Amino acid sequence: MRIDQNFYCGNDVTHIAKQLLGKILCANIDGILTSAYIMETEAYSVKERGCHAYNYKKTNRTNIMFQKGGVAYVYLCYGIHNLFNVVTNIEGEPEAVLIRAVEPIKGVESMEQRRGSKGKSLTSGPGKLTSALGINHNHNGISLLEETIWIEEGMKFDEKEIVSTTRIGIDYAEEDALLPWRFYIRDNKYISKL
DNA sequence: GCAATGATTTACT
DNA sequence: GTAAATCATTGCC
Repeated sequence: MRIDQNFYCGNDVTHIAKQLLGKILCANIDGILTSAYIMETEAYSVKERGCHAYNYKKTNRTNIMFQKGGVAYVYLCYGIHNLFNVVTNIEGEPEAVLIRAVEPIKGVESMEQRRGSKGKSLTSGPGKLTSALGINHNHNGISLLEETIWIEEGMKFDEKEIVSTTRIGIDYAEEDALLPWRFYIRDNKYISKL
């Protein structure tokens, strides 16, 4: 069952980030259908420095996040890695959830082929899972209600199975780097770091 | 037009 | 654990 747009338009990005855990990320790219459970997310808000659109800074890159929730924001980092975000909140309030790790369900062989590796290194990181699912910057700005990339209802997790902690790789954000806005499923093999 | 810069990954000490 | 690689995109000149 696909998630409707109302889900993405909430004004509490951390709540949405937690809700996304256990849901199924599906992609139909290059004629190949792949799907995976979302196991790790991070929240990004306009109010903190970790976000590209911090303080409503509007550029060609962050335009996407100013849209209404329910679109994909794919950002190319370090010139190599595609990072997949889900834009949330209403138009004009840039917030997004970064998908950091997933657990493969369907199309595993295609993922292995795309990644050139297998096992837990397949999707245990934001740059890897996009590669595995076939997501690239061409998908920047597409709607999650279309037939290319979407999210379905998945597993439900108990609150106590969800771990919240500080985010990774944004040390430059100073005190905002301490916000416990990274969420993952306790004891899951596919999270990006221990 | 061009220099600066990472929401990471991978390999190495 | 730490460090270097790496290159498309961004933002400023």
